[in-house]
This record gives sequence, structure tokens and C-alpha cells, in this order.
Amino acid sequence: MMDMPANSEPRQRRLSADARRELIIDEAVRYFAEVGFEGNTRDLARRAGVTQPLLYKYFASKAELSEAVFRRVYLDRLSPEWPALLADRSRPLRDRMIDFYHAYTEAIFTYEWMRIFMFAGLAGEWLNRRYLEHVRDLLLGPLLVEMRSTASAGPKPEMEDLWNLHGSIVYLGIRKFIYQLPVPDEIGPVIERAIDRFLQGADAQAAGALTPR
Amino acid sequence: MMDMPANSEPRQRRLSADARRELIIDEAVRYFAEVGFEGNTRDLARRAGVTQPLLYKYFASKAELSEAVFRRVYLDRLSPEWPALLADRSRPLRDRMIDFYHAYTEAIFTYEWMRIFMFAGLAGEWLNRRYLEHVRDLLLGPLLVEMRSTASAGPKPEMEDLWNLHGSIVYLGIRKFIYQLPVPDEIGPVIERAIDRFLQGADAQAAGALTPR
DNA sequence: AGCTTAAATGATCATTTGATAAATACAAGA
DNA sequence: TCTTGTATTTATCAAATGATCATTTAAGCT
Repeated sequence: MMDMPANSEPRQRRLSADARRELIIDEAVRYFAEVGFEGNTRDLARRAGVTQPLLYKYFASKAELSEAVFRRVYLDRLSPEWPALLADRSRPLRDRMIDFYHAYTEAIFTYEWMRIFMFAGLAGEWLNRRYLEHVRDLLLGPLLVEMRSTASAGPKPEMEDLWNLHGSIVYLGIRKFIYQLPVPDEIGPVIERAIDRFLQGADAQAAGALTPR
Repeated sequence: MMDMPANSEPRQRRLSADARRELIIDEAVRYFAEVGFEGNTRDLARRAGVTQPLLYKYFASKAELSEAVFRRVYLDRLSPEWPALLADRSRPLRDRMIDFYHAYTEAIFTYEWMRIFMFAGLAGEWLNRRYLEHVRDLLLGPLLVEMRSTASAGPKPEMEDLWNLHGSIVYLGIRKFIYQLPVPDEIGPVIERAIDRFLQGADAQAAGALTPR
């Protein structure tokens, strides 16, 4: 009885260096997303179908491998087109916001991204802060400009109000992937309701309406 | 040059068993909140001002110590009075919600609670799920009843809408204690704005109003 | 087929880490 | 003051873990 690697194939030996490296990063993303960056290199190697010392042929240290995982997970998550999408005044702001948050959640609501982002956040990784500054400056910033330009006379929304909307949507992913609680299969309508409610409420606030009940 | 324990006192030896146990749990809460439950017993012991084997006089294993930390952190966070507060129809729903979320965030927006809750969530701890089920059934549930009873004729809010509000508020604590980003010093007004906006928006949605812009 | 290069493995090291047990020392009771 | 109980420490173990290196083996080339 010989042990076989988890994926049934008789194990493809001697890949090109690049291919092997990619394969290791792939599995490292999955593995670290599950157990966090305290996961050990032996388990990781076993799951990747290689021996543990081989990891050190491709990465000088576990920290360097972790950085490769970061880069893989963070890179190209934020589409450079979103700021323009949000600022395109030829369309109703509501439509732009819905399109944006559909695209945004599509991009980040994955098991790997959500969990690695949270692990990294808890660890105080600077990449997290940079990422969220990017969200604030390049996404919520333009969105704030749009909301203030279309708002009526009263008090205009603040950045903090947009963080509030943002959090209300992101929390869906936290419930699902971090707390592993059930969430609706279709999150599209949930997001649309949240955005509509936010815009309606913001308008009422700008108009200075008293809250009922 | 002798090493002194972090807290300047010449080190109080020979506490009563109960006092020592409490002191260890206190420091363990702080320590694990910082580094997660993968933190090691030697660092913890040093910070608590005791030797590492002493931990094993009070806790059979690290897992048992972790459980004590859980209990300390989770216990008595959810006031049994909140369901009644939310259901008290002698007051406007808005006031009840604002009071509740002030009290709720007062209770959970601490470095220790937020981070240990997140670490535990990532680790798949059943305590997290139980806690959030409690939030849903005993807090958001009653709140949903209230909202539906006062809503106008149109489509009534769903539990998912309340999770949306809840997340928008909790995300404040996540930004502050997990991502360690700046948030307003006074979160009271932010929460009030969020609740007002939510209620206004929910009313508009119930009335079937088209979202502007 | 034989040669060469480097991908991959097996053996192993030094630390770290959870845990145990025997020895010590401090406080309370007689 | 002596005794006794136990809180605390010192010494230590076994397993886990990151990392290294010599050796093996598979693929590409002529």
C-alpha cells in the first residue's frame, strides 16, 4: 500500500520550475486560507503533492512563501476601471453603485480572499491597510463626490456614511466565509436592497426629515 | 541584572490558587487577543509574571486555558435585558434601536473581544456560531417583529435587512480593532445616523418608492 | 544511448513548544 | 518555632517545525 497524493493522478513529477512554483502557491493559498499562516510546511507540502524540502527550493523561507501568497491573493483584485465606472454621470448613480458592488463582491467574496484578508488583518499586515486606503481613496472617495454632487440642500453625506454602506455589504462575506453562517444564495438582490435603502435614507437625511416611529 | 516582570512590582509570589488563576486568564485574554491562539505558553507565562510550567498547575492543557479565555470573553456580553428593551412599544422604535446599539457596541467594541471573536471565527469555533445564533434569535428576531409591525403596507423587511444594518455597525469595530484603521472618536453619532438612514430607507422601500438619481 | 542539468527526495539538524515531575520555598496552623 | 500543605520553580522530555545538504532521478539535448 503506497500513499498516493490526494489528487488521484499518479503524480506528475519533474515539472518546470515555474509550473511547480505556481502549483505550490496555488495550494498554499488554499491551505493558508483554511488554517492561517501558522499552518506548517509539512502539511502544505503533502497537500501540494511534494516533499517539504522542495518548498525551500522555490522559497527561501516560509515568510517568503507567505508573501507570494499575499501577492497572489491581493493582486488584480481591484479593477482599475471601477473609479471611472463610479464617476460616469451619464448613468444614474444608483445603477453605478449597484454595478460596482456586484463587481466588487464578485471579486472578493471567495473563501480564499476573505479569510486570508482577515488573517492578514489580524496579523497587522501593512498590505491590508494599503488595500483599505486604496478602497477609501479610489473607490469610496469618488463615490462620495458623486453623492455630494447629487444631494439636495441639507447636510451632505460623509466618508463615514460610505464606510457604513461598505461594511453593511462586506459583512455578508464575513458571515459566510469567516463565521461560516448561511447567507442567501443570491446576494445580488440583497445588495440592491441595501444600496436602495442607503440612497433613500441618505436623501431623507439630506432633506432633514425626522425619523418616524 | 535580573529580569523583572513587566509590571514593575517586585512580583507578588504565592497568590491564592483562585487569584493566580484569574490573573493568568486575564493576561491570556490580552495575549491571545494580540497574537491569536497559536501564541505560545512561554511568552504568555512571561507576560503573566509566572513560569511556564505553572500554567499547567491551573490548566490541564493549552486548549483548556483557551476555553477559559473564551468563557471569560463571551460570558455576560449579551445583556438579558436587551430583548425586552427592543420590544418595549411604549417608546419609539428608533429610540429603542439607538439605545440597543449603543449598549451593544459598548459591550463588544473592545480590543480583546473583537479580536478573540474574529480569531475564534476563523478557527471555526462553535461558540461563535452559537453567539451569532443568539444575536439572530434573541436580538434581531424581536427587532424584526417590531419593524414589521410598524411598517406600512408594502413589502416588509426581512431578517437579511437587519443583518445588513447589524453589519454596517459592527464593521466599525472591525475597522478599528481588526484592521486597526482610524475611526471617529465618537461613534455614537455615526450609529445614530446609520439607524436613522436605515429606518428612513426601509420606510421608503416599504412605501415602494423608486430610488432616485 | 549516453551525457548533462536541475528537479525532487531522504536524512538530518537546531529550535521551538506543549507538557511532566521532582525539588524548592513560602505562608499558615499547631 | 517547628511542621505541613501547596504554590512555584528548575530541569527535562518528546514531538513538531523551519531549514539545510548530499544524493538520486527524471527530462532534454546531441
